[in-house]
Amino acid sequence: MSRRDPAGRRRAIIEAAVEVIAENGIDAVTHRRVAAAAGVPVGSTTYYFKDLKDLVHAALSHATDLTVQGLDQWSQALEASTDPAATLAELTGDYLAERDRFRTVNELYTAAAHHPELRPLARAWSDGLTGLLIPHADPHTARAAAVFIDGALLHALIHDQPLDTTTLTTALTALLASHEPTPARQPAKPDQPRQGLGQTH
Amino acid sequence: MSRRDPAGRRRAIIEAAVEVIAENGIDAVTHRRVAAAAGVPVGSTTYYFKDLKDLVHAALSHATDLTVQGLDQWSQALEASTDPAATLAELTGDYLAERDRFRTVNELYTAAAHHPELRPLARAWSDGLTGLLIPHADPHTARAAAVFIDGALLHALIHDQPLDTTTLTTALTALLASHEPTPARQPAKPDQPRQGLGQTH
Amino acid sequence: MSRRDPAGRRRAIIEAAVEVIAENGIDAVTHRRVAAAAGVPVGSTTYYFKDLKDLVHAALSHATDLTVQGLDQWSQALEASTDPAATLAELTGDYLAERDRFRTVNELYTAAAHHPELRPLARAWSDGLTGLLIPHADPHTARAAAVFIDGALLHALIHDQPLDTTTLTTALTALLASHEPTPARQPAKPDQPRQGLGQTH
Amino acid sequence: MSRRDPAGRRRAIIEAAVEVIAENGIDAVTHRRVAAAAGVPVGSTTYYFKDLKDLVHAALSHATDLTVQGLDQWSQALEASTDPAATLAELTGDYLAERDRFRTVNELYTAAAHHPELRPLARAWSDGLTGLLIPHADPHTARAAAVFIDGALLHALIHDQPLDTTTLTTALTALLASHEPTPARQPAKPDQPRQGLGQTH
DNA sequence: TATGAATGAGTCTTCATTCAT
DNA sequence: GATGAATGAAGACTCATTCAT
Repeated sequence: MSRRDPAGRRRAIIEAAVEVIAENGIDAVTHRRVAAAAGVPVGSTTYYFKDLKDLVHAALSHATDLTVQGLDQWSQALEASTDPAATLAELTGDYLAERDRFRTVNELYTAAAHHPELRPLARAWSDGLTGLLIPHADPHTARAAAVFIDGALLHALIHDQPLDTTTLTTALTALLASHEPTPARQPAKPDQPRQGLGQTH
Repeated sequence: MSRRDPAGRRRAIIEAAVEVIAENGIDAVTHRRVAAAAGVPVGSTTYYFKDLKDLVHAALSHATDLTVQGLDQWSQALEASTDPAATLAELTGDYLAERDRFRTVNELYTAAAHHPELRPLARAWSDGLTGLLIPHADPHTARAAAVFIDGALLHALIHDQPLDTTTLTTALTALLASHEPTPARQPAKPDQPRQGLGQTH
Repeated sequence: MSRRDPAGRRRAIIEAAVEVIAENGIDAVTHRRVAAAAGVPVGSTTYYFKDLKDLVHAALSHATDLTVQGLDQWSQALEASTDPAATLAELTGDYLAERDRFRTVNELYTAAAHHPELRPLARAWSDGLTGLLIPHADPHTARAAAVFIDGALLHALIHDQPLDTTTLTTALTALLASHEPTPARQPAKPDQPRQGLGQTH
Repeated sequence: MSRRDPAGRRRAIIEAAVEVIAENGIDAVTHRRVAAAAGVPVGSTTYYFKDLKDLVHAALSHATDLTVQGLDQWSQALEASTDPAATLAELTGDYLAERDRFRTVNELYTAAAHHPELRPLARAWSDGLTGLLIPHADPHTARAAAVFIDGALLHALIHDQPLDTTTLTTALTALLASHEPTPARQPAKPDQPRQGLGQTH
């Protein structure tokens, strides 16, 4: 991040932008604010990114990468777990404790609502999470669990306390236990197609 | 919205602001844009609202009112239903079909993340929904269902299609059927509705 | 041009812009420079013109109006003259003595080369002049004389002295005396079509 | 334009600058744009030219050289012609068909209006042309013809079509046939070519 | 009461130029 | 010799807000 270190400087700017997004929202991202946060002159932020849009995209992309990388650990933890639902609830609880992380994810979601070009990025988290659960549930169930976790994100956003572990565990247990339609109870539809994630594409 | 009708003019401005929020996000709200959308002179927007913040707050408040008022219908429908989970899924599906409505809710959520004074407003929807479900489930379960529905909102935001009714129904059924992991303490509500899957379509 | 005089203020800005164009060229027109020349704050120049392009267009349009209005006098003088060519030469000489005027015309020509939307404006002078001469010469001859006068403009631009009256008179006399094809010498083509100004459209 | 060829690289930059001038005007010349057009790194444009002004000057100078060199052919063609006016009209027509060429000349003219140091360059074309005609007409007449041709340049700039050959021929014939209003002083050149209209097409 | 006029602050962006490597 | 990095200056434009009328 010092002089003559292009890669480092670029990264410093991106990280500063991520910080601003988490703290103040995407629309608070200005060249000046990011430059100040990164400790570089304003000119640098326009030198490394052709556009403010470009800078924001890079920042969101970086944050998404980190978040999605974190899913590897979820995957391993679930693999090793004897009670996936409880483990998932725990992981979710940890995730919701990182305000900056999930705030950034939500900013991305909101921005994606108005800017379709951000949607693939926005889907990375929710689809990644869904995919992660596939080994432990059928696709629709996995999706439902991921949706619930995103709901918990919104909940944490507007309440001072995130959802408690108990509620998370109970809900996720119930969701993961569901299958649709329940084969045992409705043997008439024994092997329904499992064509992946539905609306995900 | 015509001259000589202060109240109507004020309302026209608020509604225009809600429109702008739904379509372009909270940060796209400017006096000029709202005035243009409402078909009133720019001066009006500063005359009726001391501040832009004030105007935005009024708009979000108005939108929240409408949304919360809609919950009455949910309440009645659930009351009359023999399969609350299925009914809830159906209501949710209808809600997710109104892009402007749920987009506005999400804008409010996101703004509330950075502006605590908006949180009470933001909680109106999720708390109202939770309260609504109390007659049909224990508080934690009700909360979990409301959380799931908010998750479905995020899902709809970034996918071209909202979650399908089947997934909604399955998930909500599972959630409502769940109960706190200490069932011994709540034997008083033994017969919550558990009528199976009851697909509506 | 004082406070609270919208029309006057707008005009002051336009006139300042014309001044800047004449003195420094179209590309020297900036909000700041014009504001300084007009003695108004920068904000005013953006308040009255949505765009810098808009401001430049207004300025060029204003200058063209003035110039074209001047053609009325040319018309009357030619009408009253017993020697149109000499009179035209004299008028041209006067015109070339007004540096600001013809410089502005030339700036318009040059800008029109890159910006087609300015061409109608640019043609106003040359077409107006051509039309003016129609009573005194056939259309092609009139056009040729107008073209010559524009050439004299360029000449004046890059020489310290404009073309002397003698050269102007001689040339314009020769041009106006020409007719094409000379009916007397080529009686075979006596009444060639006179469909207006040719490429002017 | 390849590495290890300083002279070629310098020329490539100059030619790219000429291109930019012809297409977008002198004020569109920036280091970045020229570098992009030339396919060289931005640094090169500052390495080979101390200044942007320097680069522009070099480009205009280069373009003027080419244009003036082209006058040799005009000279030869006129020498060989039995009808100089018609030949001149034809040459002018060809010249006006090269948009890039005459646009560049005009850019130079316009720039020269504001930057006296460019005037010698600007005069090269018009003076060269005048000199060229001296063998075929007295100096004032030659000047008048050159002036007319520059007028035709302006005409072409703002109309979609350049002046037609007929108009050019008629006008140039008339001009070259003219002589100072004091014919008594120049009986020495009694038999300038006056072969009539001699249309080339 | 209502509104068009007015403006200073703040933002994005482009760019000439300098300089370390 | 050559060039990518770096930055401060300058310009277009938007806007919230104030205010005269």
